[in-house]
Amino acid sequence: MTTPQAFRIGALARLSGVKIETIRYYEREGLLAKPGRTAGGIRIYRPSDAQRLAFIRRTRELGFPLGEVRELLGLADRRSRSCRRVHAVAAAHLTEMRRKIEDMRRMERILAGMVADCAEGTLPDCPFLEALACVDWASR
Amino acid sequence: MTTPQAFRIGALARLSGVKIETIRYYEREGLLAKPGRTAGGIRIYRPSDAQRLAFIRRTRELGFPLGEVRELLGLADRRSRSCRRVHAVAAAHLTEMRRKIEDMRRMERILAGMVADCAEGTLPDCPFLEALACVDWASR
DNA sequence: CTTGCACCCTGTAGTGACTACAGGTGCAAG
DNA sequence: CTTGCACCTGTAGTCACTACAGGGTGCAAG
Repeated sequence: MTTPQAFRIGALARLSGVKIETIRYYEREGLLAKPGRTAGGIRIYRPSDAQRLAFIRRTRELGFPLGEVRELLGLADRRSRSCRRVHAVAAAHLTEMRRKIEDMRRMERILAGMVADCAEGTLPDCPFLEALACVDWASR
Repeated sequence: MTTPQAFRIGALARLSGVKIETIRYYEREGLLAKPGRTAGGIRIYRPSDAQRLAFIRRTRELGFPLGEVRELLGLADRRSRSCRRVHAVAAAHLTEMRRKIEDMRRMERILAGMVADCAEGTLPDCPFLEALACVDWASR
């Protein structure tokens, strides 16, 4: 099974796992070059477009916002000799991601405790609602 | 220092740690009752509004979307005898949150490895960009 | 009384990253 | 030649705010 040399947006979507609407959105946003068109106006993509889209998808999956995806694409295009800038962007994102994970884990611990207190049932004053109404949030 | 019996939106914002615009947004969305007004149209809040807003804030901080905040507020208002529904909503949210944490931790591990490979510097082909272009993502 | 200032009002638009139509056209198979 | 899927553009909706613009209110000092 080989990839054809030219294909339409539906095939690109299947190939890349990115939805058609999202591909068109990336084009509007300038992340993907405007592809060629048939006489009738249908977009025609080449393997290089699929590669670029895969890069975008993987970068997004790592949680980079589109602005940073754009920057990383630019750095990749420019084949800049060093990866100093790439490293900086990635390291900052990693730090940010770790911060978010810690935030979520903190929330998760609090929530888990509250769910455990709320014994699935017929208690007269739901401890979960009580906690939301009264918890001492200074001691997070 | 006691809380006054009536105060304006700025004081409520300071008291609750919720921004003025957000308070007005919650009112538009029906999470907060429409407060009384002065002759000139200025919103006047009472301590019970501050309590309700604190409930909303804490519920939001636990990551519940506004729709679920609305539902929990309703359950708290109705003082429904059992907390079965509360437990169901909260447990579902906890499961969802744990899923998100796992997703983020997976991303974080991959990203950390890539950042480590990209040795801060002057490598000719940045391994980070290479990974984005080529990584075998089946083996996530 | 007037001025000044902080505070408040409404309404609208922008954010990020899509997603979901509505209403139309292209193209290939039978 | 018709059927029917794939594709097109453009707009609006999502979530939970946030940021104005362009005014009005209320209170104290001068």
